[in-house]
Amino acid sequence: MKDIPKTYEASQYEDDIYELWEVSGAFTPKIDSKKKPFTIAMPPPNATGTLHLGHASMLAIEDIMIRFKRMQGFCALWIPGTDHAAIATQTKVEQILLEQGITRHDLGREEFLKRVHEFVEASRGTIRNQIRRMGSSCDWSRERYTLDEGLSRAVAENFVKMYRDGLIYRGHRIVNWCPRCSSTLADDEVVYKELQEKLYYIKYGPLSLATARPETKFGDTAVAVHPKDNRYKKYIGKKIAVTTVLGETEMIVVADSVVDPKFGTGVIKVTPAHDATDFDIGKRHGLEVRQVIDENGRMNEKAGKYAGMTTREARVAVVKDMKKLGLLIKEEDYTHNLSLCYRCSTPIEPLVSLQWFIDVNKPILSARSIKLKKKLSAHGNVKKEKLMSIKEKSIEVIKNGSIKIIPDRFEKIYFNWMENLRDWCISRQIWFGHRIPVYYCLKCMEASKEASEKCHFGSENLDNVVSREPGIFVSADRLTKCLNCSKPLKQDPDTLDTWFSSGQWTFATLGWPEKTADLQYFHPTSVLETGYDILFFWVARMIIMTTYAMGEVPFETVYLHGLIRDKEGKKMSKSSGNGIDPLDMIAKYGADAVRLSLVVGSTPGNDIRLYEEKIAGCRNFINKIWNAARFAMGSSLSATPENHSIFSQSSLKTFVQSPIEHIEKKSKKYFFGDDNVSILFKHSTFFISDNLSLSDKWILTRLQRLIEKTTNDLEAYRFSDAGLGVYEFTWNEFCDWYLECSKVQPHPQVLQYVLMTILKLAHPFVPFVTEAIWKHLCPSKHNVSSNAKNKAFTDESSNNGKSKAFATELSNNEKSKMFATELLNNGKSETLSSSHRKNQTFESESLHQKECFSYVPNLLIASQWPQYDKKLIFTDEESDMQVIFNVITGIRKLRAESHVAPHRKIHAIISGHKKSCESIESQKHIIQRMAGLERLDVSPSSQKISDALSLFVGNVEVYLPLKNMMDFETERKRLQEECKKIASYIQGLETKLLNKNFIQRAPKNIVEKEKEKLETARSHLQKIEEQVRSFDS
RNA sequence: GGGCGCUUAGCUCAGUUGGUUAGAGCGACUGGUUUACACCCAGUAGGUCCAAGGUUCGAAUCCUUGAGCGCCCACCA
Repeated sequence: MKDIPKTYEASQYEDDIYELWEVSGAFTPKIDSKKKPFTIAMPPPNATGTLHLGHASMLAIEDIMIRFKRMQGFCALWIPGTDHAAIATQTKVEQILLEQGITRHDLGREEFLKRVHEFVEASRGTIRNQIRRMGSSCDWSRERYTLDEGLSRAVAENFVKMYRDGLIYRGHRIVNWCPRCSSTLADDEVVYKELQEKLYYIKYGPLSLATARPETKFGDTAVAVHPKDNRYKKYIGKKIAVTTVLGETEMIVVADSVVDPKFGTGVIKVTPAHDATDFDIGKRHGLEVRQVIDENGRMNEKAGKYAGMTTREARVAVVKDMKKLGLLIKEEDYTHNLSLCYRCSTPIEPLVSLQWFIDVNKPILSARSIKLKKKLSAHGNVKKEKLMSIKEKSIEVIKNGSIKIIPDRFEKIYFNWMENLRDWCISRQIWFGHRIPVYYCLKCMEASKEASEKCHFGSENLDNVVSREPGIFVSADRLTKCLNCSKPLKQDPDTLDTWFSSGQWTFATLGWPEKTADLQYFHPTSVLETGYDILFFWVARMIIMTTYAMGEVPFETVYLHGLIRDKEGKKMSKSSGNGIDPLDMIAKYGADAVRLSLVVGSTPGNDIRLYEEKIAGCRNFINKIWNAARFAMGSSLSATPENHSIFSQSSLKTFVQSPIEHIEKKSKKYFFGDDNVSILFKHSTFFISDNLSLSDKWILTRLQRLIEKTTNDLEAYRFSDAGLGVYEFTWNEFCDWYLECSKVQPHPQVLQYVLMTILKLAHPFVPFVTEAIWKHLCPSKHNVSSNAKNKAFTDESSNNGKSKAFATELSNNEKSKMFATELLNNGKSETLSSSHRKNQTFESESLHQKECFSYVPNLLIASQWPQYDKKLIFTDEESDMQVIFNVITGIRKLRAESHVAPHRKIHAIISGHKKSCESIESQKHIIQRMAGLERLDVSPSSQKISDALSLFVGNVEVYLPLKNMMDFETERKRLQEECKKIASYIQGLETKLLNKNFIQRAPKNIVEKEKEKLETARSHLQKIEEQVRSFDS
């Protein structure tokens, strides 16, 4: 046992333990109708991404929840996956191509997509392995990818469904156009940047107006003023003659209340084709939409001689020409927000184009209301249910509590966003993604235009094909020929917004549109855990898509974590060089330390600051547990270690008694956990009947309280509190006090029980180290791992470090070889790795068939969460022990203050109430050892010892006769200081208690408490004063 | 312009529904290495809880106002 290394080297255990978990089948829950499901759909990282701290924090928190629920006996499922991240990925590949001087258009759609897919395949393994390294206990057998076959099917089906319900339409709208990406962007994909620019005051016939974009004036089709602006009332509805750089023209003046009379001259030019506000004005007044900028951000032929220039160039030219013609009145500096593409920071060009939209305001019959209606009509009770739009529905599910957002302040933010939501543009002009399942027959479309006859397709719904407009077919199945004229069809070239597909993540990953057992059992998911920065991007879209498609909520609780910042509170980024790479940290401190550092000190919705010292601190804690366990396992607790070492064969035998097997067979409940300890506790009064010392009862009581607190905290999503609680208990109570006590007064069974319970409580937070220790405590016979790996685990306790190191090296080598091959081949030929992976899947699947947990070989991951046990609460002993600790601390303090050499053994005399003296007497050896006493006399009768240091703890008096080495003056001063402090404290209490209002209005128990406080303080004071007087005599 | 969050020890943060002589970790200082652990142990110092009002017997905690910092939404032609 002594061969267990002194420090826990995380890197030597983590990979092997992870593999053991994975192969054991513990990650893969089997549907069990007797158990409650607990499901989390992992927010899918980008398939081409690498792990950053945001992911790390998400994985840590979700894994805590999953492990906790799994141990509690839930059927806990955590579905991992990756996102194709359409624009991000396409941009990345385009950049790589650009380095070779190729554009996507050079390659053509098909070839380009091939390259993208190759790129994704090659890099997808990276993020997968990084997720593993965090210790994430997710079910890899159910892993999904937003672009895999099943999800693509779901996306297409849902599109068709929405189109059939009239929610999806095609129309000309003004959109945010990124000239570089050549694509539309959703409103929230636009970012704003403050910029210094010029505001130009220009002449517009009889009027003058201010504009920042003079180059768009060729697209002007009106001038607008505020309807109540008296200055311009006479022009409203009239046409005015305007001189422009391209000659004379006429312009109508309209009145619209969006115009701010205070800004500029109170007159604006209306350019419906190139400004969202103007587009709306144009719509209200039936203005012409005249496009003058093309999709590449250049002026088109309508701009006359400026055609072909970029908008920037045109602006300069136009201003110059206006000056010449005397049309420019003045220029003003001003700052405004320029809209930019959130991906490439290119300025956005608002353009009008033909796009697909989701109507968010159209009332629909949701699946649920349809079901409800059927039910009601069956009862002859047809009541018209209010039809809700998807927007209203999405608001309702939060309002009625079907979904709870933590912290709840985000609910308000959500409402605000949802209420202002405009129709959602879902088409993107990029190639990578889910292609829109719409097929056009150009001939029929053309024909219908010419004939302008009523479309004979009507709204006929063919088998899985919907057609509402001539020549347009919407279908989830690939169509090639027109159903009307049999001419070849052309599929819409656009793809869908990536959030359209990720909005379906919770149910599509479980098999929708098939009615799979998984879908029925695991959906709605329990918790969605993600960063608050994607509340709108993703969370809101999931609510929209799921309430619509499924008629149920996607999740019951949304837990939002904060963003990770550096010590100064700055955002971490590659450019500012303040980023911490979680993988570096894992290599240096271990995954457990990284996980813990991300959880401790974090509260939902608030950003947390992370820095290396914090991670190091967490690593120290992990090492502390390791050593506590090492002590418990290996220390010779008495002269004959074999008898007392709690994990020696003999004691284990007595500990693990035969009833266990019996219980296991008899009660199915226990198949989940293999842990003998809690079973024993449930079914015997083992400890209680045994001789428990005061410290045993104390630690057992404290432990019960910890179990209760940790469970409550975890259930209330207070992860930081839960983690800190375990941290503090382990370090400050178990290690600092109980382990020290057990050096004097060993009780192996209690020690083991407490240690094992700590391991369980800590496991969700620091799974690796706890599992590694558990392996030592409950060595397994049915290890499913390969021999080499097995060796790495079991040998370390039995032999010297060398053989262990060798074994680990072996397994690491084996693995690194495989990963190296994978990396070298860059995913092209993945014979080795994929066959390896397949074997694993096969193994775990075969385990999955059986009662998976009965196969889990004594793994902590599958053990049962500790139960709070009232029988193990000893209130009196808890406070008695506390007095003893106070005595020890007090003596230590006196020694330190009086500079008593640490080695010097001293004498102490304790007196006080009979009961206290009894318990002190019983713990005499502990006090002696921990306070460094040579001799300790305890007597109930109070005795004055004048030439001694004194200490008063509750009703206990402690004297340290140090005649020859104490400085009476110093001691007198110390005591007098103490008196002053207490006196002022007493005074405070007295005024409080003399206050009639307090006595009358405060609750009785509070008043009682205050009275008690006063009493003890008074007796304290009295005793100290006596002691001071004794110096004088 | 609208909204939200934060402000507690030198630093990073806890402080649940008002009742503690306001806590922890790191850092600092003093000492130690005692049959687990220097990734350790024992002890010390350090706070007008951002400010000003208010509610209350009682406020770090609730209300109002203000200041500083940070964030989100809308968007100015």
